[in-house]
Amino acid sequence: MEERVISQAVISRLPRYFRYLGELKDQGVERISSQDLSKLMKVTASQIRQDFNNFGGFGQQGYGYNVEYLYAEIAKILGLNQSHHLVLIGCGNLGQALVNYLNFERRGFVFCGLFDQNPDLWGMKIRDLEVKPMEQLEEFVRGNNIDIAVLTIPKDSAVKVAEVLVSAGIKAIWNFAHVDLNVPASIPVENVHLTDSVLKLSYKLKSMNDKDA
Amino acid sequence: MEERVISQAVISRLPRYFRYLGELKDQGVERISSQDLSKLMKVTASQIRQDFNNFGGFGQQGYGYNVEYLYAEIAKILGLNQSHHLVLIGCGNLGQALVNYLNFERRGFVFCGLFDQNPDLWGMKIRDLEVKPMEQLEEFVRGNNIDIAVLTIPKDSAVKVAEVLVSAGIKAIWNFAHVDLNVPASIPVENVHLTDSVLKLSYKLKSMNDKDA
DNA sequence: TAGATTGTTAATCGATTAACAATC
DNA sequence: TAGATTGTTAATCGATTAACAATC
Repeated sequence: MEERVISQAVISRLPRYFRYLGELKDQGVERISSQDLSKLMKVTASQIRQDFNNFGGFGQQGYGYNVEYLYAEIAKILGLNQSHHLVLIGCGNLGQALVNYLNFERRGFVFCGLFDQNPDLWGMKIRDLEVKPMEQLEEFVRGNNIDIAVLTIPKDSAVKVAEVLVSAGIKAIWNFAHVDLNVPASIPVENVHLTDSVLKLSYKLKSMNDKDA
Repeated sequence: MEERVISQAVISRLPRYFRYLGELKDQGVERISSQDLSKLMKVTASQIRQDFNNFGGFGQQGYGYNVEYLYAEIAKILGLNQSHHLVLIGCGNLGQALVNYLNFERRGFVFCGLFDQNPDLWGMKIRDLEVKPMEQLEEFVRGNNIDIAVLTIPKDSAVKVAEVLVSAGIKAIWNFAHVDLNVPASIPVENVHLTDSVLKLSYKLKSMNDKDA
């Protein structure tokens, strides 16, 4: 309904709010003030209130926020009120790890098809799904209402595969390949660049050492 | 030498610069201007020059930047001129994927010890390293000059294990557990929260659909 | 009602972009 | 030298924090 554009910074904080509220809910906490949540999460209460108010007022003056309600609202904001169909492309160690990670399914992210280039893997089963040849990917995406493609293949093939996915009508890409994909702006891409992550850590480690010295 | 504090935003961009410069180097490109690099990377030339100048002047007026030199300088900034010793804690699918990913070793991130709670895995070999019981972790970290601990264990045990690591003198933590660790500010933590990542993607996917509707 | 705490506006802070003098 | 492009200062933009009136 609202056409407001939410900043990237806010979006990045949503999953963390969601996680903390889920934990509070599991602990049976009924309500929480922005101030208490701010202590817990180590961010300012001001930021919390600003963030939530991007999506409308979820709180009540003098009371705070109802944990269960706020949790449910954030779930809706994140699109978790509907399930998503995924395909995995690249069934190596990392790909298998993702398929076997049950928490995704718990949130409604369901793997429907697994694909690999390597004939040795064809027919192999990961959690009841058979690995299929890459040649069948395009048709599968077209025919099975797939939302998200998970790219866990080497960078050399990733760009080409992404193009295939786009032409097959994929709606979003979760990219673990260490390369920037070139897809239309209407198709969101979320990158997980593990190498970048460890390099950042290396930088921080080094600058800590420099301080000490 | 410089005591300047570099902003988080700049640090986050360094690995991406490093990746692009590496590719240019491999392609045999000798020099590049901030403008050409900006087109390639889809950021402003201004930002590129500002970013590099946080660390000193690497370019030359009228010429641009020497690719090989700049690449080497960024490697140094990232701390890649020295190798790092890692331990893996949690030898499930994801942990195995990381150990088997050869590019880390190529950059000097060397796994030296693998640990797991599960007795069934003890003695199992991943790339010539034997999985050891968790009980041996603390002593191993103390005795083997370990820099970075990689946490690929469920969130319930992660906080406690992190405390053990801290008392054993770990220098940095690469955390894949879906929980915020509580360690001293002097020990950098880099989080890879895959669930957060897929939720962000879900949000973007949803807001795309809203736009279309 | 009085106290608490939100929603929201205003102030501050920081990051990005623009502009241009310095200089290769 | 003239042209190109950096390094750096100034201007703009956006995000965070502070403050407080609204209100439960």
